[in-house]
Amino acid sequence: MNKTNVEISNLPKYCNEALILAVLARGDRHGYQLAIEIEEMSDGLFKFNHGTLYPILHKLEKENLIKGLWEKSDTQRKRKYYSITRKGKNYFYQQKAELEHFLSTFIGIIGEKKK
Amino acid sequence: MNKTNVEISNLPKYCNEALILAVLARGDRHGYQLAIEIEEMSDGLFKFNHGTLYPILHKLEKENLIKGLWEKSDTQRKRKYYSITRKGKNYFYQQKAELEHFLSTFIGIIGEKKK
DNA sequence: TTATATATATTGACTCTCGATATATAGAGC
DNA sequence: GCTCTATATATCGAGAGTCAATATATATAA
Repeated sequence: MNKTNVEISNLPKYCNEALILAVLARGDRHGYQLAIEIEEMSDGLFKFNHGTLYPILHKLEKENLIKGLWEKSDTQRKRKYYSITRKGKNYFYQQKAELEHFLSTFIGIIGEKKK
Repeated sequence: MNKTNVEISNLPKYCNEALILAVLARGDRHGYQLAIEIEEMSDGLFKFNHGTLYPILHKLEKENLIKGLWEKSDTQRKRKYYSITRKGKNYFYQQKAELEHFLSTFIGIIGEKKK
């Protein structure tokens, strides 16, 4: 296991990636669906702008962490369904562990009572 | 209590501010000391660059969340000691609550098992 | 006297999010 | 058949903030 590479400046980036990968780990989704689902799961707390979402999906796909497949059934508009790859799962589990360690350390410091 | 304003892009900013204010809530510190202390408390996880730390201190001071006082004893080099203000404490407690809600929601989503 | 640790500060490069904008189609209502 | 809205993907420029490098200065140790 690598050493942590979660730096505070990368926090939003890793959080966004983790949210996307976590949902894709549960099953295939297309972009728009991901955004809606994450917003619902978080009670409106995490809203993805399109200008944030799609670049991340393209980047993750370029790195082979997810794989996109255009689906064009006769009745529906074409959508690009993403599925998480084996590499993506490994990446996600590692990032998740690092983020949890990072965030619990953070909460520990700001939550600490005066001595 | 205001509605949350913690957006994912502001996460590092609010985390950095919260770390600084949390330590100052325990007692006065000067900048360099803050950086060292936070690094030690986090086991080396949170390292403040000077180019990050000082602009934040100046901003917090300008907003009257902290107050800086130059100290120049005869034997020591001059240091600027910061103390948290009443306004700063209120700000910190609110940010802390928002961050904890934000992060626990996040951990909840990425940690959720498949149904 | 030199080197190192302490201490504050600024600058430019870089990255990423955000909001705006663009394009296109399915379905609903008239 | 037409218009409007929701769905769906995509890109661009502005803005904010971190990071690494650099600058300055002094106390202390070798």
